[in-house]
Amino acid sequence: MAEKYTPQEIEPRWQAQWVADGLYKVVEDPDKEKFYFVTMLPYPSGDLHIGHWYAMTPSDAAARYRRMQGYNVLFPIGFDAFGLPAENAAIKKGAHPYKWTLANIDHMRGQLRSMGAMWAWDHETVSCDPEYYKWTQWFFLKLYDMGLAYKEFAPVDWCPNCNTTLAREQVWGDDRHCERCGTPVIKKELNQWKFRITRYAQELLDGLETIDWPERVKTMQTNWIGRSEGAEVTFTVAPDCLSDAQPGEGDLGVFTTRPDTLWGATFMVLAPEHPLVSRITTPAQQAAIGAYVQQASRLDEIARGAVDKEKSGVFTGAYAVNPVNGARIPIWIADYVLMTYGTGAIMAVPAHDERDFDFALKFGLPIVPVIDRPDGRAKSVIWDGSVTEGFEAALQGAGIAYKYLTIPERGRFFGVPLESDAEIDAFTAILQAHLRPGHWADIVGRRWQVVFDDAVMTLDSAAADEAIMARCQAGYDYMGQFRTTMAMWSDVAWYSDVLFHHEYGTMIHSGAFSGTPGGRAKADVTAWLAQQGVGKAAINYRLRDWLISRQRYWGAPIPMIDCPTCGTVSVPYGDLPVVLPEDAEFLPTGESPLKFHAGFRNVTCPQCGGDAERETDTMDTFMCSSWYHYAYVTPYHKAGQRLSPNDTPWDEAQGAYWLPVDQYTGGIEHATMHLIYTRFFTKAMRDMELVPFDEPMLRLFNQGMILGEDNEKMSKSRGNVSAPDDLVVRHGADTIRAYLMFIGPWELGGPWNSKGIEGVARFMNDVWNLAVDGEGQIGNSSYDEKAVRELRRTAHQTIRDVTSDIEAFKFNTVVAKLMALRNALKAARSTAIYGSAAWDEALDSLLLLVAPIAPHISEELWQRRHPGPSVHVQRWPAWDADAAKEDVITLVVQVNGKVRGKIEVPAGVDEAAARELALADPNVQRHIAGKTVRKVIFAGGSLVNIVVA
RNA sequence: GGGGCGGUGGCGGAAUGGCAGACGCAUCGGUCUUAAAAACCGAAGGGGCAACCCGUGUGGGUUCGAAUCCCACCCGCCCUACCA
Repeated sequence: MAEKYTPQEIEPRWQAQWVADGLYKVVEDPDKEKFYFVTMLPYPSGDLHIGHWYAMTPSDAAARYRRMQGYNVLFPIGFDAFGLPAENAAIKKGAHPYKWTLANIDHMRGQLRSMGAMWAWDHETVSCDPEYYKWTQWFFLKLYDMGLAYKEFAPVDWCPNCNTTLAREQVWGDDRHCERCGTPVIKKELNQWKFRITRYAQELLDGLETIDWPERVKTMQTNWIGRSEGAEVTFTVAPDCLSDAQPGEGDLGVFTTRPDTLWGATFMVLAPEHPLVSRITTPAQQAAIGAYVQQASRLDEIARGAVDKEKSGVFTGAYAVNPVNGARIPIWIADYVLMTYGTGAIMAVPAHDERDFDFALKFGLPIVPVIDRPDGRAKSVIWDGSVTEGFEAALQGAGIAYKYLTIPERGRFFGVPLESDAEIDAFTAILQAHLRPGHWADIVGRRWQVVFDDAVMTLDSAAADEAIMARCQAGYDYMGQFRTTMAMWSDVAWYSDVLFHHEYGTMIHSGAFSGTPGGRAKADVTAWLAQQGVGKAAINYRLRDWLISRQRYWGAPIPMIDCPTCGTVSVPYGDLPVVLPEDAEFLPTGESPLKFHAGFRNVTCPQCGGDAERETDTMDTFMCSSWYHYAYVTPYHKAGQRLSPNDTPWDEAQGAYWLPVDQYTGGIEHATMHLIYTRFFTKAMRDMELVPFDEPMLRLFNQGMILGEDNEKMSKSRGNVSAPDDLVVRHGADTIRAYLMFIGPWELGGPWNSKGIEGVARFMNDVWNLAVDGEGQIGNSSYDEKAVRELRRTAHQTIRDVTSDIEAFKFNTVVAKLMALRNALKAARSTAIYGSAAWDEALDSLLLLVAPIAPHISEELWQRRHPGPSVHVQRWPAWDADAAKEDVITLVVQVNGKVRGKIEVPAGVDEAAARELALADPNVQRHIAGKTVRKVIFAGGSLVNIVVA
């Protein structure tokens, strides 16, 4: 009986041996091409999850493959060790965050080692080590010196459970809850440190084109940065509404993406927090405005998320002047205008902006269309009592289609859809000829006219709106309920699809610009605004500055000091790190212990020597992870030494060799957080002249998520968690690794299946038995050239296919193809090929190709066959194109696209021969009998399609 | 509302213009066994004795040929959301 495969024995033995041999020691070697491979570092929660295996072991396989290809590979690991869970554990269990974290890291190191990954442990970094966060603080000072860090008193999102502020991207969902604990956030006004990431908005956008990242991430970042092009236009508060104004004080700048709609701006809306609100509100509106502003701020505190919320707002009593036509327009406040975007004020163009349209209808504000409908559609509704006999016949005579509409209690109407200018002209003429005195009908969608028996009025201004309504209300009491012409029209359900649009189109009702085609309108108006000195082209970004202050203990202290004499003063570089005091008290009040720690808080001002106070906020942990892939290069560089602004956080020779990251892998959930911050960091580092490149990671791959057997996210509460430690005991790390890679495309993730892993376990057993079992074989078949060639072909095709698949991170098909090679070897084992040169070649190839996937079994078997250097330093096998080539192929014969025959032919058969063979096939003959062959297609060297009719 | 990804046997999935279902799981039959498990060998998309027919969410289109390309729709998941 042959020796059994026992991963439980083999795996720890090799893991220890590799450490002893220094197999994964990394040394810079200028003669070798480097490959810097990083997988996102774990948070030391205390227990390794199968998700970590899913993220890390395929990365390890890819890194090992690079190494076997001859690259000098750096594949480091570290811990993102600051963060709330440690502090919460401290409050709950009394364990100090530092001890708690280090104990977790210690446990996790062991778990990580059980993966058998080729981590460069010499390069490990732990972000909560003072020698690490010394540099995190150094970066803060550098950013501060560059004017990229600033302190601002502003409303921020606050998690009442975690007792800290959150960055915008850490607030999730419709109910705006905390990313970490799920508690809905509230608004708080606090003095906070921020980084000017917005200064790099355009570069962050442009840089995306230079990196090989998934389109999905690029799209998410593009949307998050949210560039929009338009113009800044200066409206002014009407002089009588801001009596004591200094010059320029009444200027009310707005950002708009649609300067071509300026003539349709019939009112303005300010954010409730806008500084001008209190200045311009008239005494009569004071009470209402005050109440609304207060309600708006409270609403922020409770829940801002109300989707599809009814529009609300209050008139300030003040007016502004529209710079393009001098129109006097009312200024309102409303919470749909955000203080944090653009200028906190908008010009409202209700005819072409849906939010403004809703608002105007609700509050009776005039709506004036200023962009023609590109589709040319218009509609008219005429009460049959408004027109004289013969109207209907005239419509028919002119070939104008119409239908009858019945409006309850108002009788019968003609509904006339109008599709062209000519039709509208003809229709207007007929209408005018048939309208009874005192009656009217309207044309909406285009033209925007009300045709009276004696006049035509056009809705081309707020004044016209008033005039039209005056006349309609005078003519018909029913219209008294409507405040604007558009409100009157919107009462007619049949009009609903032509009243509003936001397309670009020919400008109308816009003074001298009327008639400007949509393609030019925006540019033309912008140029004119600049020339008039009332506006200019402008670009706005949705991206906000990065809020990094956290009101918690367990983070890197912000190295700043507040001095009553000198103001905000930075800690001198040479004094870093600002160390977290170990004797802090963790109380369940939620307040940061640093706030109450006198020894930490009270300092001497480095500038004047007087008493001063230390900043007690710590930094967002994304700050630590923004530069950890630089820290790996030389862990804890200059440990124990004083720093200066001219330092480099890593050994410069090492940095020059390894940087930047060639391949990065990790989850998609960081698309608009870590992955944007670290790009910002690198661009700032380039401006500090620390690095000569613009992007931190050249290639990125996002793996999917491993789910529970029930296809749901794994969670303890669902009880669907697969614990990796148990799995290692049962199956061994190699089997888990291979199974996780086999389960499906890496980027998609998928459900764990405890049955499915059996197939991979059998594979490992088979590989083992193929190499170890001395019994199979021989039989009495004679040595067969053809069978040898076939085994070699399979082996070389496998090398070829596995190489291209591993290159593309298609691990699932890599494993499938290795299984197929296993099948071929199993079949060959009971033939005379067993033990031949071809057999040895195929088996060695299998072991080499398996090595990145299953490092232990491949090493054990390789050493048994070839005692000496590790399988992991062997050269990745090359395929022989000749050996891989098929010599017989199946010629598929189709008749009219359906398969009617398959013929074995020599590979490389020419068209004439293929055609002849195909047509001679008896079944094919049967299908073309009695029909005319129209065409014969020969494709791909292996398919003939005979087209008959 | 906007954007993205996806829909293929009982299941995970392969095939990105040329034999649909590679590889594996589960299933069924067989060998071994007192028996079962394991292991090994074999079968297998559905229908039909067969020739064949039908099959990649639905409907159309392009093509000699479509899971694959185009159009419309349905369903699922993810991201985003009053961004002017």
